[in-house]
Amino acid sequence: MSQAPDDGGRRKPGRPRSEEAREKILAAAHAILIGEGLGRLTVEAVAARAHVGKPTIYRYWANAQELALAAFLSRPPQVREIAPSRSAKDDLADHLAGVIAAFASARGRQIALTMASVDGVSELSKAFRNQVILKSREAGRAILARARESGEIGAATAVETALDMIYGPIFYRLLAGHQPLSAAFAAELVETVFAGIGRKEG
Amino acid sequence: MSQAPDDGGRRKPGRPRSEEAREKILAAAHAILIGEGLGRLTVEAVAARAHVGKPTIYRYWANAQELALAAFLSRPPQVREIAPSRSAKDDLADHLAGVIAAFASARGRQIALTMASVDGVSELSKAFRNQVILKSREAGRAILARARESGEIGAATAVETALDMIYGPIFYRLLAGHQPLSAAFAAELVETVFAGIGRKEG
Amino acid sequence: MSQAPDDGGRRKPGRPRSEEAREKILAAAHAILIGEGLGRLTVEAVAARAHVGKPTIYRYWANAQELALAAFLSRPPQVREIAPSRSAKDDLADHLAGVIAAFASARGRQIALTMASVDGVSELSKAFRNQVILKSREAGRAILARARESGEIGAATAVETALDMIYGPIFYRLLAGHQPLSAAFAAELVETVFAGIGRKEG
Amino acid sequence: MSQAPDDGGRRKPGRPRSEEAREKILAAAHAILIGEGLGRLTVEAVAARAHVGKPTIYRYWANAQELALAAFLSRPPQVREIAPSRSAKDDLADHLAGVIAAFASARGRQIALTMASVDGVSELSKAFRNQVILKSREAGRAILARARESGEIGAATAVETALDMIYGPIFYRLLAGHQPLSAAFAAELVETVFAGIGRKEG
DNA sequence: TGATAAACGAGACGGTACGTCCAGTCTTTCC
DNA sequence: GGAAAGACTGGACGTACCGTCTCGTTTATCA
Repeated sequence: MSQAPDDGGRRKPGRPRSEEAREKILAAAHAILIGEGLGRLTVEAVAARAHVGKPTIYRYWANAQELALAAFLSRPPQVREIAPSRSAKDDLADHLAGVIAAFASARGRQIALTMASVDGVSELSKAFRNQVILKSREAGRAILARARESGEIGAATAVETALDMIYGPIFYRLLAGHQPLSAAFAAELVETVFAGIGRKEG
Repeated sequence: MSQAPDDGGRRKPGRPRSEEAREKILAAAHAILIGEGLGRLTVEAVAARAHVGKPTIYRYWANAQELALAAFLSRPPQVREIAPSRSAKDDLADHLAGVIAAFASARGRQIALTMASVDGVSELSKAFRNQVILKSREAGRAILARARESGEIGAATAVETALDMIYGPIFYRLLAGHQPLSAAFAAELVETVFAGIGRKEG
Repeated sequence: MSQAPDDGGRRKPGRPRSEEAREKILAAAHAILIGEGLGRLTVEAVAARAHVGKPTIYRYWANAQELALAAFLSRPPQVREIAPSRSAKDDLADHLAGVIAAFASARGRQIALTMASVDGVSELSKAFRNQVILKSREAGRAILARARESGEIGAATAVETALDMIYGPIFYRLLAGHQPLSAAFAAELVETVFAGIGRKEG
Repeated sequence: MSQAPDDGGRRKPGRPRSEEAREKILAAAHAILIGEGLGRLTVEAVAARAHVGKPTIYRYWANAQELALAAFLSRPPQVREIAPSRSAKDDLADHLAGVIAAFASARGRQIALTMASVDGVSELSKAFRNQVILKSREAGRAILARARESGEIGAATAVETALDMIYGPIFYRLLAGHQPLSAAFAAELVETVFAGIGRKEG
């Protein structure tokens, strides 16, 4: 963190923490999360896999839960960028297809499970939420903002609610599993969100 | 279960299972789930709290996970009934306010967490999903069906997607916690779902 | 202990403790004590060697120290019996040669070390002292008693002090190591104890 | 050690070792030994208490065991000097009372325990034995030598065995704890050692 | 008077063992 | 003869120290 002694900054005494060890730990934790799931992410297993002592792990994180957050945080899901083009509706559909591709996987389920089991008060859990869960939501917000400027969506639209209507269903399907989470769902969702379900008066 | 051997059926030999023990176990499990969370629901703790041996628990459920499902299943969240009246939009808003009231609590978070951590293949997990998670979704489906009949919503509406747009945001907010899950959200959500966010052409 | 339900005694419910496990643990502990020493007697190592869970060990003994006591207690050093004959002096010399043979070994040193590190207040440590360390002292006391009856030693002799003068030097040499602890020492010691070092008048 | 480079000897370059640090370490180690016992003498604890880095300790001693030896060696038990007078028997009794006073304490027990746990091959452990354990033995040897000259003890007396008979019982009682280690024991012991226990022929 | 070299404090490192909690299984007695 | 109770093996927990290492700092000498 404060590794750079920028000028007047006083370095702490003692041997500095090994960035290499930290990275090995996160890599091992991530590999276990993907390969075996959150339930198998034990500090012991990570220590063995990373060739690191257990106290080194506890020096950074208080328990396996925090380590999971940090592991996902260090390797956030990569939602592919979209080229802003044509209409906001198309852009949003493209974007959501990317989100679904990123989350509809073993890793996605583990992330969702981790999200659910987090209490949400610590700094780390807030960072996890903002960087891992809600990152794409901000991308969606940008698209909506552009759409409002171009007049594609109504000026009075409740943006927060709209965003929940867009991203909520994806996690809902991911977790409840009552319906498949396919790429086609992205287009269908965007369509319905834009059109609404109420009868239009002519 | 097969406790009543009325119809000429031969009673099984040996000591019959104690229904009282089963109920004590579920009560203890539920109390722990509400009071301490899914993470603290250990078979050991339940056995101690219910004054029951561990094997008695394992006789009914294979692990703590299943026990959690059963505990919630035995005490499903009570979403208050609504009196069908006025418009489908109002009915839906009323209903969603009830759903939010039922889930926006420690118990609701535990249920959501349980949902996330369930794999979804066993009978019990399916029952949990259908009875605990998706029960209210069916109520919503009924309201939408009535609305379609009355012409309140378009005939071409994709109902499944619409339902996801209605219930998804609730769980999304519950788990991600980026926005409060208040009663007001119910009305706002219904409004936006019905209206859509796209600009209406005059 | 109260394993035998002698008639009206009510046995405790549940699975009784396994005497086999207890014996395996003691055997493993003893083997480690002899082979590697008190310092290597870790609960972990014993559990692994005995194919027993750590909690099973802790159910019987509070720590490795107690386990060491119990291990030695279960296999007390075998001082060879002597055939009471000829004179008390010869009997005592024979007996001491046996004591030296039993203690002048890796095992003897471990016992002495264990004796030193014991605090001496617990029941177990008292039993260890009485059964392992002071057992042979009682044999010596019997020999002296016979000698007094036969008139071989003075009636006014302070027996406790005499016993300390007989056994003390053995442990002294064993621990301090300033002089070898050979069989010859037994005879020499007895001789000097009987004769005393003061100039005889008359 | 080789701090004084008088005779043309070339001083080593670099910062010389701090005698103050060495002393702080020994003081801290000794305090822990007396206050908490050998088992709590960890390098970590000593470093913390002495406000010294762990490597500074390891620069002088290889492990906590050696440090314990050095700590006792630097503060050897003070057996009070006796004024040679009257008879050797009285002198010896006086001397032994001093030995008992010095060893019958928490510190004495820790020294005895340390003696027992030492293997006895290293230079340091030999020094410990000679300076801490056997120092008083030499005082006893001097008294016996004087007694032999004055004719107070027999010329044929086996001095080594006699010394073991004198000091052995003290450590024996200290470690085994079967009898109190009081000042009175000194006189009784000397009396019996001189007189012997065998019946004197008239 | 600097440069150089070793010892200093601090503390992180890879490890081992601790003593505890809990998972599931097994073995006994009770109903 | 199955239910109930509790001991069983085993694995992970989070902590205390081990003995080693790498820092930045201090203190001496040698050039």
